Amino acid sequence: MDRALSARIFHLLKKHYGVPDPSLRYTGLYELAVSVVLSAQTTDAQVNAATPALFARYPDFARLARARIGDVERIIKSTGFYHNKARNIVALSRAVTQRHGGELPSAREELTALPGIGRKSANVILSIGFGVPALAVDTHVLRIANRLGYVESDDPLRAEEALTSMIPRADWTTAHLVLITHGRALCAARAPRCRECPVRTLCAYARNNP
DNA sequence: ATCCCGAGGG
DNA sequence: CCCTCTGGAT
Repeated sequence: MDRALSARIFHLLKKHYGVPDPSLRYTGLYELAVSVVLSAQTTDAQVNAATPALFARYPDFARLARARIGDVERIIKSTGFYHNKARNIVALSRAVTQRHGGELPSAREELTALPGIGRKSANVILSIGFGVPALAVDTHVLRIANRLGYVESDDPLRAEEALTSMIPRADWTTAHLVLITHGRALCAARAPRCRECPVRTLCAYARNNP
């Protein structure tokens, strides 16, 4: 992969998809942070279905910090991994209220130190929440980075390094959103629709899938 | 490397 | 039925 090819790919993808809005429904950093933790290994639709009840009952970090785990579990059950996620978002809320005075921190090291937030979630919060350039690599981005030839690795950090070295910093957030959208619309894990793909002529994977 | 763990699609 | 979904902690 070289920068010229990378630029052509993203030009075509942006022309096809536009600049997508984040698909998680949230208002403010509290809801974004909680939604991102809940989004692990589940679809945004599942998260968006559960969060209205959650945020109605616990409207901020301070309220969620005092929640009973069992109550939270019942509300978020449909998102999967609900024992872990319930514990994480309550512990996260306690950490933000106690350690950070109720304000979500904007440094990656402070974010990843919070319960339930690893590098991918921190990058989503940085880029979408704070407007800080970051390229979050989730399952879609990792798969597409491999198919397009940015990397040959199952390590998300490798993919992040490859993508950020090829894509201008100002486009990292857009690249993340475009690749997510592409992964859902056409470049699916199971039955990718290479026929209809705007970058099929630039993709080795598409060429091998007639 | 392994566990967590529900729901939708093919 | 098996695979996949905006991963993280141990």
